[in-house]
Amino acid sequence: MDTTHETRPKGVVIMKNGNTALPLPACFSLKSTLCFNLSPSASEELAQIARIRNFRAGETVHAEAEEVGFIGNVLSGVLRMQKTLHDGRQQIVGLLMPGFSFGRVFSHTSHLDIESATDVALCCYRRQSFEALFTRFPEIEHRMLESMTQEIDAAHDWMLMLATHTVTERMANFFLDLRRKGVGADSAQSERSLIDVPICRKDFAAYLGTTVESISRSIQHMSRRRLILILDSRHFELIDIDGLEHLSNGGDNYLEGRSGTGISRHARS
Amino acid sequence: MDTTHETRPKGVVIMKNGNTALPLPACFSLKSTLCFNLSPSASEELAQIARIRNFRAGETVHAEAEEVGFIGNVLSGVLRMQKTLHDGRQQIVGLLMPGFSFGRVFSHTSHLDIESATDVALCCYRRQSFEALFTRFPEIEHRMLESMTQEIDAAHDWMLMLATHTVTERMANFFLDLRRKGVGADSAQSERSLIDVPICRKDFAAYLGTTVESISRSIQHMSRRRLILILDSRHFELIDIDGLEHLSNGGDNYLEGRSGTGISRHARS
DNA sequence: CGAGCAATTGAACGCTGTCAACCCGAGTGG
DNA sequence: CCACTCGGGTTGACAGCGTTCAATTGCTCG
Repeated sequence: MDTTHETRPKGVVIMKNGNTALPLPACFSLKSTLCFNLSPSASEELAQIARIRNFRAGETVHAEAEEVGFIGNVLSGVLRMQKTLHDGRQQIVGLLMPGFSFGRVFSHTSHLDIESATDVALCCYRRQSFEALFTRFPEIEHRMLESMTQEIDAAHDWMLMLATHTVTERMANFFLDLRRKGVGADSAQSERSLIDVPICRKDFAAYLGTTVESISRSIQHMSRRRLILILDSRHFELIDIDGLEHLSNGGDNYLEGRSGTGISRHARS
Repeated sequence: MDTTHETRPKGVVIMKNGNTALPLPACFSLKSTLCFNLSPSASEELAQIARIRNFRAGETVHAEAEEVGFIGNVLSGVLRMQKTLHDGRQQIVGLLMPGFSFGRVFSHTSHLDIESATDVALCCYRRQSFEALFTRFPEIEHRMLESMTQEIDAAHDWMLMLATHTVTERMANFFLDLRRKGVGADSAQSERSLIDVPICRKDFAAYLGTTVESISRSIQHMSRRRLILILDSRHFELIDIDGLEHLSNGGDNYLEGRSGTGISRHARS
């Protein structure tokens, strides 16, 4: 595990605990599931063991089958969780946006790679130190449970997309996801529905479970249908949110109305 | 929530706690992640709040978007976790075999249906009672974390299969899974690799993310290739485990050796 | 015996994976 | 400044897996 720039977090948020002010790392102000809005005492203890770690794009944050050494929160940038097949193919099983956390507790070796898709800043806790807080601060363990619950739900949702939707439909869903929780979603971008795909075409394809060629074609298709506007290869404007929503939900065939000619995969009355 | 046959569990396993013998429900003897091999005191408390519930095939154990009321362990039979689309299509995101548990803690409403695929016996704990034990018995909450970790890993694994493998490959993987942890896997069946698909073709298709027609064709295909023997529509004998293993791992094209002509989806050197 | 459901089989079409060529910008070096 | 290379991305042609539609079989049940 490479230690690229491990630093004590500089206090960003000042929180009143009785009459003492204690500095908290920036992740405590994100609506992260792990450390947002914990009790003052728990926040303080967590801040004690927090370390900021920076990675450049393309680095390995955690290798497959390696013992998980720490819990991490994404402060900025995007991580990709991926699995690699014997023949070298890679599948991305999840993207970690700012505010999301990763890592396993109780010495479980995870079977997935975590790599930085962009330059990334993380707020990390060593696993043992983190677990040690569970007994005194059950709320932290509860947060962990909630975080994992979210991860399970997200996995199930994406599983559904992979199994029942076409590439274009999955892409529509992904774009809408990016609009909601993507990098810079809380900036002025979201007003005009400008999205910034934080990954290259290869990763894009690995996430959607398809190929770069199909990605290209789907983008062109959505552009021709006036659903999106192509700014450049990584930036788009969503100009028909309803249409995209509709597309991501079930394709072209509604339950009632708008007799589309498109087909959705293995529909059966 | 229908209360079909809720009973106090009859003691099956007798455990020595000091000099008192306490009866535990049967699930405590399964290698379940939740209640197997807990400390005697924790086991005793858990047994206090355990209730056995029985469902017939096809009943709804937990409806989508409904507040989760209890934690459950599968004692016998099979549950299917499924999600339903607007147009009525269903996707099975997981099968719960004996020894596996389900349910959410901390008042999280799960977005999936849980229905019994066969007649089922469950060992259930009311959510509030279960959570109340966390403070006094952290080991129970830890088990919960481990169980959820397993669920996440399983979801990621299946996601990988859906995204990168053909229907036949997914089926090979599913058959091997059934051999390992399927119903009756610890009986004499496993010696001869007889497997018992506990779900109908429709569910089979919904699990593999395909159609009943493709299921049929894939089964016939595997039979012609001498990988399996068709006993009847739900019972098969795996006669070439290595071949199935190979098929489920990456399809017909190895990295080296055995120059197969088959193609696997979006392989790229 | 007919209705109804589960499952299989056949045929045709289409989404998409594969292969190949091309475009383009960045970096490099003469 | 230009030629070259290289990687990322796009476009086109083609084939194949798998969905869809349709027909058939076998079985259960009333």
